[in-house]
Amino acid sequence: MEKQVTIYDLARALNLSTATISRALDDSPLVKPKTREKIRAMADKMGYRQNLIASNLRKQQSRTIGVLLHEVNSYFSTSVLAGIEKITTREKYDILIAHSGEDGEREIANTRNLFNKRVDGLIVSLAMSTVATDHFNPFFEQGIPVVFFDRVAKKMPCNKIVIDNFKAGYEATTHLLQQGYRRIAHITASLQRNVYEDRFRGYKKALTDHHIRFDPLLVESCSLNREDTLAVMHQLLKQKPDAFFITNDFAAAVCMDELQRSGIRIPEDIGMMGFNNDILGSLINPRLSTIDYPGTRMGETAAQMLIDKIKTKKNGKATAEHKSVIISSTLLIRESSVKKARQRRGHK
Amino acid sequence: MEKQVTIYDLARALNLSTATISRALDDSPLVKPKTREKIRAMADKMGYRQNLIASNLRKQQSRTIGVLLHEVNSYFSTSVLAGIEKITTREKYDILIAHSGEDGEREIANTRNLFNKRVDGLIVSLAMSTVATDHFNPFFEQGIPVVFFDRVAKKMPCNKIVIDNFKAGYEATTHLLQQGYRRIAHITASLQRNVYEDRFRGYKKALTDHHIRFDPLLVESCSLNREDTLAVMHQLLKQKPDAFFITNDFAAAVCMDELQRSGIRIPEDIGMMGFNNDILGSLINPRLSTIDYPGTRMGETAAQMLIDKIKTKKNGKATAEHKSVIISSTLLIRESSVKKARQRRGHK
DNA sequence: TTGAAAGCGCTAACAC
DNA sequence: GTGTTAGCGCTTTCAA
Repeated sequence: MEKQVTIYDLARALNLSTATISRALDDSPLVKPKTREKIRAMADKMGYRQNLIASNLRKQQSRTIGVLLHEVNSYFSTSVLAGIEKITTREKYDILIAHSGEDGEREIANTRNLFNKRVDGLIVSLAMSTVATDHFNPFFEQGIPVVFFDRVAKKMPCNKIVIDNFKAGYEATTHLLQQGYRRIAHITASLQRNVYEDRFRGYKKALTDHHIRFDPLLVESCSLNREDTLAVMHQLLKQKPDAFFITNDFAAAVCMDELQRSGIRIPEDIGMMGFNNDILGSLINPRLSTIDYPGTRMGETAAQMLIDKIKTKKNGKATAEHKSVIISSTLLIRESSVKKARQRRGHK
Repeated sequence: MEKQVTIYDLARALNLSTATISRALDDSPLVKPKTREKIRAMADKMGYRQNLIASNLRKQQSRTIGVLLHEVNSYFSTSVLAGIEKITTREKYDILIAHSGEDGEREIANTRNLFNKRVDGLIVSLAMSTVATDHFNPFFEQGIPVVFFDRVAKKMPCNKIVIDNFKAGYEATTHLLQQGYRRIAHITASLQRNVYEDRFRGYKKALTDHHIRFDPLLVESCSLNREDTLAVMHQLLKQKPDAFFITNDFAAAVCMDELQRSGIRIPEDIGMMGFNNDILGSLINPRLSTIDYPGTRMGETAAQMLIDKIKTKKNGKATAEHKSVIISSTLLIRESSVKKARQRRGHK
């Protein structure tokens, strides 16, 4: 391992001070253009690379943002990441991604770790099994900006980016009702999480608004993985539902597949409605109706909001305000929920 | 923003030296258990958190591994990441993920950035459009370990983790031939990349081994996104193929959907074979035959190999050896390529 | 078993 | 425009 070239080496080689070198490499207007050129040239020649660790120590910053996700293996998660990355790249921040695998304990460990890493800010979507939120206190106490997105803690006073899950759940259910479905089963996940609870409330409200009695037997909650989803689906089938509103496209696709393989026609016998607009839904037959969930925009908004907070904090202005941004989602009606005549593939 | 508690604060509070504090917090056997306890207690009480930036500067390491991916939005990528993460978490390394969006230019920029961040090692899968590989030279010159996986640079002398793409391509094609398909079209991507080239060679070899003349008109290469894939599929259709071997499951699903919607039956009229074993393939009808690609194991192996190299390097032993590991992949025969009687869903 | 002190590479306040 | 210098918070050698 060769020795790294430092600004001291450059200073010595050029008979200048490290201060000038540092300024030049930072494009400071304080240094004469000619000097700067000389320094740049020498830096190139000697193979100099800035040591960001030293720089960060000195500047008391990491120029790194922590991203705490519940999972990374969904289309939604990667969309959000893409959005975050777009902004952070532009603003020259790095991101440290930690995911909890839906486990509250791991979320706590990850939070601690990111804190120790001195991230300049944190973007979070809560794990399924998270209960308390004390593990974020160190951030609040140190005034390190935190932005929650999607799965947020309801009563926590801080910045949030969400969609209107209540409205989306309401619209999805209403659409199914308008298509003539009457016994709409709902597969959801932990009602501790705002997203699922709000959608569930939307579902109930839509039912009552259409004078349909809410039947608790038509609702099951599970982890949303393949196995669990199929188990609760079979459970719900005993209640003879004529439609499913499933809070996640992957789970909906799993159900559709299973139902179709047992001879049930979709949407004729059973209507199907997902949530999230995973690409998956556009590749199955019939195409899955869903709620379009703007992951990339959420990520962009969260990152921009966080970086703005970091910047204003640097300027000494403590911003105690806690903005909540609601990103608009839209009902995407495709084939799985529309009863009227439709061209089935393979039967031209 | 409150002031951070440092080891100086602890030293003052306990009338000890910073050296002792540092040792105690590092669980050094040099410090008396009693002293250690006292220090731990005080650290907790005062809310001390280690400043890893300072620690890293001093230790001349970052305890961070850079991961350079071509894309993150596939099941394969997230599997690899999961594998890498499993190992790095255990070994207490952080990972900095950068992706190039298949763009060679961005790959170069990301490589530079990770180098400046002083990552202790690098795990790489090349972008589609990468040509030269000079941008990795700084790592080689500094003796910073680099491990390539999946999309590797053939002639580059360094550690690699791959599957036997030639064999997989051969087996996939042979299977289609055994099912009676004769005009097998192949949709591939940049043949600059070993993975696609090797699969293509396997495809050709299988054909000639079965006394079928290789027809260049049956092969098209594209970016594998939806649009491009459909375009080349329609192009190939003019050659009246009776099967498709497509180098990626997503692209295969897109084609299947399009073909089926135009009334073509799969596998009866056209057989279909993908590559990668994306979950997607198990949720479409018919289920997609494919090559099972062990992403998680690849990630684990790459991470472990890299960390081993980092460790041996620390011990001063420069390891010039360049291991190549081949992870085994398996042919996964499902419905899309099997002509014999099969229960179509919806027709019990 | 503990302490003193040097220094990792950089930045920025202050001086010239 | 440029230089001097004092740290950022930690680890580690050497001495006690």
